[in-house]
Amino acid sequence: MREGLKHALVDAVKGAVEAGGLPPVELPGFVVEVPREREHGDFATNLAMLLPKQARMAPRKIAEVLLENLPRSVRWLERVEIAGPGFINFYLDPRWVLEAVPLAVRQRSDYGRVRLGRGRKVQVEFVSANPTGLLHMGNARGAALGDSIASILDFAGWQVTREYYINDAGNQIENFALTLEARYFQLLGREAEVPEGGYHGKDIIDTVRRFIDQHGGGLLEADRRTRLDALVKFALAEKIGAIKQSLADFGVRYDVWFSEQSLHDSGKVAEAISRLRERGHAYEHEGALWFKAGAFGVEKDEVLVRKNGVPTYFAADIAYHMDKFERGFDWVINIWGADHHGHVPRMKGAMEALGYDPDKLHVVLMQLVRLFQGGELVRMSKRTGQFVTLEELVEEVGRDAARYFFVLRSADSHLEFDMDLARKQSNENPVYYVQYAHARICSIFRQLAEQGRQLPDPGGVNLELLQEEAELALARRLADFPEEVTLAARQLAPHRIARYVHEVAGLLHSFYNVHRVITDDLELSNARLLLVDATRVVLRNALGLLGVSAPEKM
RNA sequence: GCGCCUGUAGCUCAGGGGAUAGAGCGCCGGCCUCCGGAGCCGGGUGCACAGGUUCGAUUCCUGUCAGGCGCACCA
Repeated sequence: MREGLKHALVDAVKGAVEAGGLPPVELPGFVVEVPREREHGDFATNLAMLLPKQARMAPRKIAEVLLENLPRSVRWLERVEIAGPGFINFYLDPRWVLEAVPLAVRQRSDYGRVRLGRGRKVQVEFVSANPTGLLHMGNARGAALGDSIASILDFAGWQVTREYYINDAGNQIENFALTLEARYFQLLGREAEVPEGGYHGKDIIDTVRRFIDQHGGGLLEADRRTRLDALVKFALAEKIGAIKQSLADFGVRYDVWFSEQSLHDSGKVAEAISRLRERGHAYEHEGALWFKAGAFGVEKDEVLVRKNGVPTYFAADIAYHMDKFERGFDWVINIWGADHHGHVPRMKGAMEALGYDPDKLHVVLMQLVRLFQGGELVRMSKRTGQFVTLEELVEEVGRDAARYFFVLRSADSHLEFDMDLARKQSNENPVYYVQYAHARICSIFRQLAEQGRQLPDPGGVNLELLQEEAELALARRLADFPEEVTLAARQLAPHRIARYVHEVAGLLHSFYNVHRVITDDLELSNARLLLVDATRVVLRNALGLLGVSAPEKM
């Protein structure tokens, strides 16, 4: 509808220019929006107010000319008014919103799908936490955000790959190995201390205990490298398995688990480095190899290969992103914690240096999570091993509440996670409000079945019987769903969907409290049944995009 | 010091060059002989501060102040 009006306005400008009512003008970036006030119509545009300079005419006069040239073909248009400083307000036949109802009912799980992506390939990489420990609240937010963004893009017509980058190489793995060894010694009665830069999580002790259970203490006297490698191999497999399981329990499934080590093994890292060299973007200095990041607007150059010959994490990450582009993604999205923001310009610079379009790499920076429990801030630190894990989170508050909570805020917000609130199974917890709306509708249909009646066929229902304020307001928002999906996809903003679905639930509740669905009036009942069925479809589809279930009973 | 993010209602957060700035929670009143009261209806205070651009700024720009996060041959 909105698009239709926009096109009509563009035609009106063209028509006006051709007819001589307006001098030739360049089309400004105008908007067609739903006015805050109902009296201002169903839609309004600021178009006329953007043209006075070019046209050398008063905005209200321009609006008049535009209206004279508005195509007659616009559907449902009842009347148009010029208001205020030059707004053009469109008033529609209220029945136009009812078109969405049978559409949603027919399309079911496909209602809301749009073709924005046109089948192009996008990769969303998220979480990618070090496999040296458990997932914490920050990772949980990344998981909820990344998975929802991926789902929304899929729904918006992209071909989506969800990917997890496993940092199974480099320094932190060596520190991990040394930590494992220390615990190994300790458990077997030998003096040892977790080294500087090591990991203090209790889970690591458990891992080593399991290793000993399965393999005994035979490595005590083994060659050190052999011992470290054996411990790391065992622990990595276990940790990665645990991470996969936690994420699966959180409703997140990946298409690809990509190993950093594989980039070293396959020579990709070396290849990326030599490509940068060939293109003249790398130089040696003080025994190390540097990337000329400064040439790409970055403050400082960056080390690719250390003096000791070992490539940095940055070098491996360049190789990883090079690989992403080689795999043919039209768009590469990374969800990163805000603490990595300094890495963004470097990475984009490196892609440009390799000859890729840096604009195809989009990094969503997610602000950190502050956890509150019992009214107090809980400090989280992986190093000291003090944090709430994703596993505990799901156990404590449940998957649905946790996911809804994370996705309710924009990535930019410094999210404050109130454990006590999320845990509450009461009306204070917003997730139940939405789920309850869905369960309520399902209950209506159970009621219907008990009476031996059934859902009418959309074609045989007279929707024009829906004339109540609450009915039309609800239908109206249902009609917006495809556009909400489009906006959420464009902005990579799941919180838009979270707020939208909450609003739809609110409209359903309001309607439900004032009107009965199942009555003796068969015609009206059928119309309302169709309306609530369409609502059920939207609630379920929207919740699905957020990874939240739509229960039939609560 | 430099860079990024954020300052909107008591609290947690949306919004956004336009016509009267929203939601949830909390607080105070109402509403079930009726499809689920985890619901509905009503009640109110707010765009950190100072300049600038604009017909119009809470929104864009600059500066100030405050909070968070970065600024490694760590990842």
